[in-house]
Amino acid sequence: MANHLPIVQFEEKIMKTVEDNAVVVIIGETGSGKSTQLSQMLHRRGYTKSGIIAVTQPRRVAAVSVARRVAQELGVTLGEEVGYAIRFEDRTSDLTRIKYLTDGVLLRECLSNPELDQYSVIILDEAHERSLNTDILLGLVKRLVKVRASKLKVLITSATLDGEKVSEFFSDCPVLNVPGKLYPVEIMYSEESPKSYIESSLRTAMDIHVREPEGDVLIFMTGQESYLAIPYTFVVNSHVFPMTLQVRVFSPPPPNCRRFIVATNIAETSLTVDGVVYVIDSGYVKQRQYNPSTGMYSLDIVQISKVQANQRAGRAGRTRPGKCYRLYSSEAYQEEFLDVTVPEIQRSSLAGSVLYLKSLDLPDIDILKFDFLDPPSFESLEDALKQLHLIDAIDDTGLITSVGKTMAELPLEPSLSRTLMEANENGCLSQALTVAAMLSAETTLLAAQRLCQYSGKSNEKKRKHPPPDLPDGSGWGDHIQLLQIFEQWDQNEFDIGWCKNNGLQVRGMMFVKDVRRQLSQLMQKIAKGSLNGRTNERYKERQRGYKNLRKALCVGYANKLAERMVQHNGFRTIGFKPQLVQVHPSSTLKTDEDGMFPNYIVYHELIATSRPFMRNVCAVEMEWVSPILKKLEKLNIDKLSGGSGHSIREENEKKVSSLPKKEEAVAGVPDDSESRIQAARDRFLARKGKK
DNA sequence: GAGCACTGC
Repeated sequence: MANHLPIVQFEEKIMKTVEDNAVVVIIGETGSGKSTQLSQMLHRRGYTKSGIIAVTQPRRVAAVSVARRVAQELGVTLGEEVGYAIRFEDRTSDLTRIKYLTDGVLLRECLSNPELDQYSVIILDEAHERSLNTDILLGLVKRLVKVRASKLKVLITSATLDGEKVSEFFSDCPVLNVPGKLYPVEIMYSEESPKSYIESSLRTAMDIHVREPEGDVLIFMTGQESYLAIPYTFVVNSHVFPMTLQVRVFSPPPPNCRRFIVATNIAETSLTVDGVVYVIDSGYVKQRQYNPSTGMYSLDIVQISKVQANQRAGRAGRTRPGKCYRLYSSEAYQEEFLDVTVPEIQRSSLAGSVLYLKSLDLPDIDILKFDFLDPPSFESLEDALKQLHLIDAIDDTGLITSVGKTMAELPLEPSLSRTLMEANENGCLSQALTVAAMLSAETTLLAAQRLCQYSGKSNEKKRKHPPPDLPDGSGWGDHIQLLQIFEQWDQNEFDIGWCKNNGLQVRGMMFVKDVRRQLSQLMQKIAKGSLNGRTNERYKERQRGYKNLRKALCVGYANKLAERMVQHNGFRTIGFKPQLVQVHPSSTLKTDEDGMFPNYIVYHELIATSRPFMRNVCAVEMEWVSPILKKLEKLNIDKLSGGSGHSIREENEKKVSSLPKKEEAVAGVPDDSESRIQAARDRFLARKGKK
């Protein structure tokens, strides 16, 4: 059955270690079998008698496919003893003893059951990927181990370098290594960094094609521009695929044909292509990062980490020995590359996560003292608190409000959940639900349309942004347009053909429907009006509805407000270090007869691409903005963070005169969080001093 | 007047 998997030989040792320790870190490389076997071993040893074994995965597909596999190996029906739970789909039952789930679902479960006491074992799989959710779970689980004493076992599985660090986080818990089942991969470095990565990877690909025996070539690049730049048929007897053409990539190649697959980091984790023997690694990745002082995201091309480089190389050794051509020098790898990828928690806006943690209402957890494996910057936490206060989720002392409590239960970013709450008061909840659902899927909605634009660019006139038959938001902006699009789809009885005709991705629109249904269910018990999403027939009624909706959006997006500059159409952001930003050209927001945009707008996102842009904007009125400006004037960040500035200084002084208080160690997990928090504070204070 | 990598509740 699964006896060929390397991990099976380590069963005795792993089980003994788990028996003796509350937390164990297991380092297992690709192909070790950890995802499918650990749960079964624990099941055999009786750990499912006192509770369920939970195994988290960062991705939905992984949760489903691993669960299916385990059910098969145990010879049981999926959904009975072995099941899975992902968003929109819970295939578990009263019989379920082994449950695979996404890390996001487990986090949501904490809301109704903070101690997760239905579980006897929690396995956080793929922890090295350091997804935002896994990082939060790591902190929560560390606490749970203390609270639930010896009744809970925790396994953290990780690949490659950072196992020691996770062990340190869990007070030097044991680390077990399980070998993977990879074939050796020979690493070749370039002598120097190339001037053009596209050109250099082409040349390398050519060399491989001419000199090396059969085997497909996987090329890691940063984005779409490289797909377009690489000519499709640059050598005979070969095929070049962008990874997006999944159907062709996954069907077997024609005989005597070498495939060249150009991919982004999607091929690092999510997709595996059989037959790859050669990897070409540009050494770069496109990464989204958040700047808490400006509230702006940027998409930057950055050097990958050593972990990522090794992950990429590993893709060459899955079926037989392979080769990896790195388009950078070994010195660069050794000296410039970071050991591990900067975790998501240090690259994202934390408003949602902070609200979530506050809503758990754990007696011993203060958000600024929360024990993260890698703490986010103080600035980032303060930014989150400020934003949450502006949208009434926390009061001026940082305590969660009743509005905030309800917001946290919605699977939405805080601006949108606040909009729903306000819309419920305004009598436009149904419309707000639609907008929130549309924005949740926004990036996947218009993709088809954009591709159309690309391909038609050379020979026909460029198409105007909204194709003629899509609504235009009545001039109020993109939120209203998204609402109108969904309403039209509804009027067309959710016809798939209608989506296609209007350049909307069917899968994206189906996702919107799912999200909307889920949100409606969650809001049902507090909803004050009908949620059926139908359009009001009468023009006047519709306009009044839009006004109420815009008003609700203004309350929800009080943390994302911009003011137009006098005499031109640039905007200044409010509430952050002021930035000059533009309405994104794809926006449907209309100008007045003088060509001017409204004086105030809210935006869904600030993103710096070629220039700083506001994406998805909505016009709001001055009278709605005034109270927000007043609130901003009164904002006191020290008070919000529980008087952090003062109290931290005081606590620091106290510590000089008395020994640090050690909490009692339970279940072999002594507490080292104080020193880690101390270090974060020191960094914070040092920065403050410099200013 | 531009076009964005990948996930997830």
